[in-house]
Amino acid sequence: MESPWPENLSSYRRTAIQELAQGRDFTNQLQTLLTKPMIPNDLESAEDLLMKILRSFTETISILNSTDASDFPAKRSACWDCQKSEDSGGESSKSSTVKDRRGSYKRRKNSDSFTKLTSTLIDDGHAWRKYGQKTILNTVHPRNYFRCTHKPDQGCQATKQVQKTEGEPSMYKITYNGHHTCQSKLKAPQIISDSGFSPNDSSVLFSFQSTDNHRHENPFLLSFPTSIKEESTPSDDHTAAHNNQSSLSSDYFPAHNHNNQSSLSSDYILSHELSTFNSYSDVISGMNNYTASKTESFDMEIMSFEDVCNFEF
DNA sequence: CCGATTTGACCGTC
DNA sequence: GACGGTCAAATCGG
Repeated sequence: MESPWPENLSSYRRTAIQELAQGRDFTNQLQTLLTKPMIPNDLESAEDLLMKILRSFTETISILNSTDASDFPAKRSACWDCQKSEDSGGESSKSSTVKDRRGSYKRRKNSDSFTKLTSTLIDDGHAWRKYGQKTILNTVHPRNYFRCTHKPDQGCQATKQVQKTEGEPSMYKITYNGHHTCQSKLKAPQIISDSGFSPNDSSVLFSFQSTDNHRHENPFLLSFPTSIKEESTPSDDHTAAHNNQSSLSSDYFPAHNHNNQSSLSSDYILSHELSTFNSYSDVISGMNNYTASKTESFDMEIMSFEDVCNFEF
């Protein structure tokens, strides 16, 4: 619908702006750090800042994805109990045995999701709880289903699916759905490795997806400087690690109805700015080998932050 | 004892 | 009817 934005939209965007402003500050700090000779402690600080920046991207994009797709929390059932009552209570004709509630769900056709292909399992600080495992047709490894630990107490709707890919044994396809609305205390994102410190191996492939009618993936590659943490490493068929990661946007253009093609919508411009961040992601994450030219690119990234922060929402 | 995981059942979507 | 996402009882484990 072309109806005006809901009343609470502005607060969502305000949150997005705050996230971006925070990311800009972190980037400034990182730039300062990188423009002077580094001491060992600086590397830790830089990695910490990097993770904060990446988290800023992730949260912002998640927020904007959910709003731009005109798929507001109320609609995407921010209230889990509401959804349940809708689903099962709406047509209460069926017998009300406990068993009847099992499996009653709605597929998230309208929720935005993104897929990440990674060789390492990364803990982003969010607490995940496994709620299912399923053998998928024509795949060797089962798919594992996780939801946010805070779903019962805070109604957080974030879920993810983890599936080990065939062929390369160390690649995992992780699909995220929804974004965290919980107030969980975040740990620093950490890469989980079962093979020790190997910065160059930890390549991560992201692709964002709007699951309306268009299904397109826009992958880009980035490699992480790493701080390795050992955590319940998944066995072959049990990718049950609490893993996740801050992520950056690719072109994320919500595939909702674009009726006005004549002028660039604010959403389009904003999306473009966000996609611009992608081109800097490798610069950020490649800071282990940072060079003067790379620190120059930080200026551009900060400019991009400025553009979005000053954007008229 | 309590929270997390496992796993078969259930059911919406294709 | 097959597939895949979710539920929830049973089980595990700290």
